Amino acid sequence: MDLVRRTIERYVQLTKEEWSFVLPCWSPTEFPRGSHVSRSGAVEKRFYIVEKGVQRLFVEHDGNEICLGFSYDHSWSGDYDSFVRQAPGRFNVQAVTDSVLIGIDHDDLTRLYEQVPAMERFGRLILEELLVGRATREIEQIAMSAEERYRRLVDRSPQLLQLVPQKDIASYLRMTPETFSRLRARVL
Amino acid sequence: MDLVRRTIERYVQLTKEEWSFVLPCWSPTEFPRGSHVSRSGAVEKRFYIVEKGVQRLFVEHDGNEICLGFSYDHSWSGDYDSFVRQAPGRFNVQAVTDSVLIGIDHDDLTRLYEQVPAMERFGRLILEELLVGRATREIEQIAMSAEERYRRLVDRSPQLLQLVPQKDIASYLRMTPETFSRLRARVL
DNA sequence: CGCTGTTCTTGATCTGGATCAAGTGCTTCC
DNA sequence: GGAAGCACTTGATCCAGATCAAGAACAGCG
Repeated sequence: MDLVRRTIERYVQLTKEEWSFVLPCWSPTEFPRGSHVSRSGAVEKRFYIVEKGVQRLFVEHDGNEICLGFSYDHSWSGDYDSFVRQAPGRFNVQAVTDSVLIGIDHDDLTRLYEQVPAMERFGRLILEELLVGRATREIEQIAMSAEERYRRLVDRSPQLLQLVPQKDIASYLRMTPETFSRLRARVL
Repeated sequence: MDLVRRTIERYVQLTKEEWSFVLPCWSPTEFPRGSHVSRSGAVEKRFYIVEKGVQRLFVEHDGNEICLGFSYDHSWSGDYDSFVRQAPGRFNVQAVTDSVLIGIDHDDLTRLYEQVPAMERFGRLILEELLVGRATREIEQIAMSAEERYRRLVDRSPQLLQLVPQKDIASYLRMTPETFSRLRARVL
């Protein structure tokens, strides 16, 4: 619960009474390694803060899985696209390591938006952050070579390379595992 | 001004008094064909609704321009990434045809967020829409072939093909103008 | 008008990364 | 502990799309 409080406080300040509305809406769920947090085709009912573990976001295509990103640390997790639309999702989220996620129900969040004006702002600020993140990723995808993107990943999140299979990293960098393997051999 | 009112009403209802705060913050600007709405490196001060014209969003890379999207009709225009961060932008927005954009200053919008709670919600809802749009584009980029993406573009926005140079469309579809030309000849 | 620069087309090559294939560990779990 | 199944590496081909090149159509403008 402390994590929820600290996370929300990064964006807005709430009164004691407001906290008493907000905090009870959040609760932890365990996702063992390999289990799905969100499955494409299903409507995402909850949205999560990562307490522990790494999750990968991917889409299926021709029987391949293409990885769009990872969640870990105390960042956000879940299929926000489906959560916002409350329509069947197009993404999958899967626990890559044993994970604990602290989630809130869509209905509860909607109610909080009504009850607590500061939460409406919280929602806006998170979305701004998510959007800026996407823009950054889009730029990187275009303006950096595979090798640069690899170096940057090593640089920013070295722990990922230990925790996540190389084929997922390869997919995230938009190349085959073979090409990724050769790149590593070449670059060291 | 009517366009502003109708656009905002798609998201939230305001009282007469609230409108009197909100509407005066918006004002139109003309952008002749070829002029820049936003330039990478500059901080985006305004955000716009398209009253008239088509604009393209692109990044520069190695002297090439890579097109990420178009704004037209009554959609949003401007570099939202820079606008949100109030930091130097990484994108360019340029008028492809003579354009009239109705904009709001960052400072005014921030003030409205304080004064008018419904506007905070408006901000959140727009962001949700933008984020869903990005997710959709990301999926399309991955799961559809160049030809499918072309067909879909023809299908959804045939007018773009008339208004925008083919090299920009090609760039948007992530191919060279030569490849795009051959695709058109083949597909009809 | 006719000149100039740009966009679009078409053809001939080239190449980075994908695909196919085979072999080598590592886990994992009866 | 041994077998099965993954994940990873390394090598040999292959190909979609990029690049290079050159001409045609067209728009803008002095």
